[in-house]
Amino acid sequence: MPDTDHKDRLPVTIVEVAAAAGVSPATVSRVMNGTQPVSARLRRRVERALQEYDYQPNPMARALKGAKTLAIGVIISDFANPFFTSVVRGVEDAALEAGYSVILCNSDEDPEREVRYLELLKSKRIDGVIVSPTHDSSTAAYRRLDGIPIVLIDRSVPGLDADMVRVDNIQGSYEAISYLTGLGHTRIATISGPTDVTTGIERLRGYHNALQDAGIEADPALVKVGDFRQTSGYENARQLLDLDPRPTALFVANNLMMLGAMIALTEAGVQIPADMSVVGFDEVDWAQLTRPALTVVTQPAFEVGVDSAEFLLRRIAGEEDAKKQTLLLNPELIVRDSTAAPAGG
Amino acid sequence: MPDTDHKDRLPVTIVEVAAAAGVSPATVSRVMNGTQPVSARLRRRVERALQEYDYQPNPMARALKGAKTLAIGVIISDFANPFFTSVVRGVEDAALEAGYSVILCNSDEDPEREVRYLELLKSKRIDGVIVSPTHDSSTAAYRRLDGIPIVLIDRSVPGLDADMVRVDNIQGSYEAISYLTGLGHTRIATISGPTDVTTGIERLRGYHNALQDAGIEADPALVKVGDFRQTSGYENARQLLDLDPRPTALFVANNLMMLGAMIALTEAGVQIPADMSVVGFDEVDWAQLTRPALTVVTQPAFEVGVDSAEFLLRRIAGEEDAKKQTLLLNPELIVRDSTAAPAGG
DNA sequence: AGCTGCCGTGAAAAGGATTTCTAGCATGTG
DNA sequence: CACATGCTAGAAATCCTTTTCACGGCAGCT
Repeated sequence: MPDTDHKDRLPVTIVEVAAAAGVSPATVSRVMNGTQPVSARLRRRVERALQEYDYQPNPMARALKGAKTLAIGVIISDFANPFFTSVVRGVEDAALEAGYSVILCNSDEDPEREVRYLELLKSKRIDGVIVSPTHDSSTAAYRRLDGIPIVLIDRSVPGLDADMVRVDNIQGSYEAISYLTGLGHTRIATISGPTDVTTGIERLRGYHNALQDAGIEADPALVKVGDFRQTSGYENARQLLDLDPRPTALFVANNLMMLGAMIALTEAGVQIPADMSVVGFDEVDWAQLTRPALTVVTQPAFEVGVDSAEFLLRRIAGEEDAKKQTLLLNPELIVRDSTAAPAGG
Repeated sequence: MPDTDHKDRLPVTIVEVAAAAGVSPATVSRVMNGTQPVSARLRRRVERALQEYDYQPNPMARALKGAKTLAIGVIISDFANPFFTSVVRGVEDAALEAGYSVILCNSDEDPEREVRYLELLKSKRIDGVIVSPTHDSSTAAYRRLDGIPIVLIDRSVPGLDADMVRVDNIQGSYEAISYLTGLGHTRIATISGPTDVTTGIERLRGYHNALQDAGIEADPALVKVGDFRQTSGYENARQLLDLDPRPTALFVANNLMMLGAMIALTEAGVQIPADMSVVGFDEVDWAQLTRPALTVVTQPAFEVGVDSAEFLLRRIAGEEDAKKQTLLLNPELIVRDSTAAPAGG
């Protein structure tokens, strides 16, 4: 019983296990992977040897033969954004369920880093990738992935034909603005996202569509273009507060800018919703902390993650040639207490 | 000029490149890696062939030979916690700087998932790992990593001798409580972390130490044991509010529980700091949003990340045998407006 | 001029698992 | 009873790169 052989730190190979069991490496491989039947007698011997040596196959050698690695990669564009946190949770849930592991990368809105991580994941031979593209992703890097299945989330990459899971942003902001016009607001300001990413464009379009449908003429002075970051929310909110007359309602196009805007409003002593109604896009964990609680459009972030993972796994499983699809999920307006009819209304 | 050969989707191998250049694979390898001198004439031929075929060496085959992968893994125990977000940012900064890529994994406080990801990272042949252990990490999984360098952050793993970067939690909570006693508080409540993780234990110890040094007898009724999650903060805060007499100050041992506690206090209409002073552990992004702004103990999260990455890279570079070290960073008390002398004081 | 030594190069082995090919044996069928 | 069929298991090929080994040629040294 060489149970104390654990001194030799050299990794055990399949050949040694085979030798110990008195069989060929092929037989060991077959026992482990069940690719071919092995007689009960030999199987027992092999299994004992496997256990005794605590054998772990070398994944490199395995991958070299082209086997699946049972891992998928996720590249997100903003690690600190709770929206993506939820998405990742969803991806992990679905992937782990299916026996896949998840490798995360953070591009931090940097196209160069995105490319780098695409290469890295490819080199790790992951079976598929879920990416939330940066504002300026290059299609070239994606093409380089050759056969590896891709699912895009949240944003599309112009010129790239790929599967996608995303939220109907137009619909989301349309509902938010419609709710405000329904309350009687006409001077509705917005802090929108950058106009070179689809989420920014669409949320702004929903704003315009809703105003138009309500018969309200859009006032360019009420539209501020932010960059989805906190400071941009803060600064744009301050500019909006300087307007005369002030807008009676504010729609902020993402969570981080919302935080900045709320700080600005709090500093300025604005009473919500008496002085101004406020609606955000994205749920935020501190939504219930503000006084009053924030009305927001929530994205089904977790579901986006789950769906994109399942989408990807299906592709990996074989439906590679099927036509590329887009899954469109609906956001939901959650009315809390930060919205009311305008004072003068 | 077969520039249009990009039809064949089969990956190009070094053999084909060698054939095209009219040399042996060995020569191609030598040109690429500069491991041995190659005559200018052949080098030119090889380089041309490399470019023409856009050859990318197969990383699996490379790794099989034992080369460095230039990637490090990071396993964090709570992906949604902004503290870890900052840590990861720091790690990425330092690693990318040094030419290393970062692979993220989220154990979500689940020891099983932690083990799984340790195995995964090992199988991907990463050059080193940074881990924030879960509350119940098994040392066995760490030993299985064999030679791969590890740096632990935030928490230690009992029984494992490894490098560590962490924050002086005792010191942090000691300062917070001392500040409160200095203001004249004597009935200081705390919502602490779980008593089976080092961060929880230490932050509670700092609380007790500070009370003792201030000559205040600890009241067990004022000590609530939470689990570092939001709901636990909420519920424990409500229980503390039911006490009669109420504590005049509250120290919450992490950011997520702080959010829960603040929601409870807000709901109960507690005036801060008039009715109760509040101090948190960890900076939170909404700290400036609360009215008044929160006094907190901040951890140098970004720095923890940078330091642990540099630590790890040094180990990877070769100082493997050096004695294991622990780097202890100091937290900082940031006094804002949520703390004041007690009403009756 | 002859011998040693170095340099550039190709052939071949190594690295570890999977898979195809092949052989042997036992069973089933005509 | 002979031949075909099926199953198990080993030998060997394969995946792709790196590295060692071996060899031929050229230059330098005595």
